[in-house]
Amino acid sequence: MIGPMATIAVENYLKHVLLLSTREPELVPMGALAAALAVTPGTATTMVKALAEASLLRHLPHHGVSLTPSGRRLALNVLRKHRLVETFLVNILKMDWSTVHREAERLEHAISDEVLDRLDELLGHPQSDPHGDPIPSREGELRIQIYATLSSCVVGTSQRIVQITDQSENFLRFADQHGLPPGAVVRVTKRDHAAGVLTLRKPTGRSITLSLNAGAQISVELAMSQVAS
Amino acid sequence: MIGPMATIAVENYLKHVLLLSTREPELVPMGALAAALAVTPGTATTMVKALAEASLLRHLPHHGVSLTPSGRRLALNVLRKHRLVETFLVNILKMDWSTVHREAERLEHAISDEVLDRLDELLGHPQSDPHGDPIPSREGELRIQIYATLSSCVVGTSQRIVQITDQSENFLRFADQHGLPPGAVVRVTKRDHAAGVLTLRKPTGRSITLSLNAGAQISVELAMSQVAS
DNA sequence: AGATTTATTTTGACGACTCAAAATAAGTTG
DNA sequence: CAACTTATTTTGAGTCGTCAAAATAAATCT
Repeated sequence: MIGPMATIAVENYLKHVLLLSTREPELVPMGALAAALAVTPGTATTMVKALAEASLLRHLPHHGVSLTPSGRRLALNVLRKHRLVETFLVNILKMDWSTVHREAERLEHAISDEVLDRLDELLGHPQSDPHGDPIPSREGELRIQIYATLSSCVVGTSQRIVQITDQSENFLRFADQHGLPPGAVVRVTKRDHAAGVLTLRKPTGRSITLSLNAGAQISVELAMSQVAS
Repeated sequence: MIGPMATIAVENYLKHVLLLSTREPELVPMGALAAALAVTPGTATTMVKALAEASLLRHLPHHGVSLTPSGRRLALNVLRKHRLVETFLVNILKMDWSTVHREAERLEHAISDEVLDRLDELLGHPQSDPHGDPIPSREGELRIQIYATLSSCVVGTSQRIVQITDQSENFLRFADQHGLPPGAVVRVTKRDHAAGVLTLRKPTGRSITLSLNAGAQISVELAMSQVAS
């Protein structure tokens, strides 16, 4: 019931299953998948059954889905396209890193593997995209690291932002406007769990206060050497 | 029956009507359109009626179709995307100019106007694509020139290739392998209408013989100054 | 003009993807 | 554990773009 060549919808289903199963171990619940795809639950069920039929997904009815090896291979290829395209749009076309997601969402289904390779070369085989997300290798390896976040890291130490987890247009614009792209170095100066806020200071001396929830969306690692924002 | 945002199919129909109506004056016949889109005549009729309903096309039943102003605007935008993408693939990604058509066929529907503008800038606002076809301007102007061809130009004079009309994979590869891309300078040394062949000589001294039919697919203009191939 | 060929349109059907709403299973709570 | 809430699956229907084949109009040719 599903042909040999992947349609845009198929690629999107697989990509989102991959995305949702990186953190949560295995079994992506239907609800989460449907929400990620902006589709009603019933639609997701129908589609998932077809994808399971085509051995791209495993479907445990009433419990969730996981990728088969071939599904995973396909999903990683799409994700690689997405992230390399994003990198291209920011690095070469100088587009705003907070707008770029939507563009890549369409382009990831239109570029061939050949173009993908050349793009990768042109960009110098980057390891991560402008949001700090790792780019799957040509061979389908995706190094996932568990990072601390602004809400969980040690107070007082210099931290380098490596990843913005919430990639909604709004949040990315917020991060952009406050000078918090991946690569920026900050220090959490105060964290108040009762009030639910934390304060951080940039090397420039500027202070920013944000909620713990927001802070949890920004991954960091210990900054060994200072790097200008 | 057709929404406000153009689907891939809609864009393709309009683009091909535009392409087919540049040479032939007005009224594109259904058969030609269906063939260009690799679709059965019945399908083309159905789709054309919907596009006429949406005021993107004018449909004179049993006679043919032509673009309305808004249809033309849309078609030109798609064509601009197609040709700028082709230029990008050849000039920046260094892809083979004879392979690039197929890639652009998918990308033209995936890139936004914003990306289009940046691409145009990156490429230095080129006037024509790697095959020599003119790139419509941002404002929707498409300068069409009538060129002589290798089959019709004056024998003995230096001519610069400006355009390959037949863009099938095969013919482009042929042109490529014989060193006949747009820009190359050649001289027709002999033309034999009885035998249906012509002979041309490159500045390097190399001679090539091809059919008059093939020659009619290669547009040329008088070469004022010699340019290395 | 009448008959035949050729181009176009209709008709009925299908595949991929989607929704809304009813049915059902799983999980939770008193 | 029985009642209730929440998540998932079914069912019936719709859209978009397509095809094959029958019906019809236009063009061509004696």
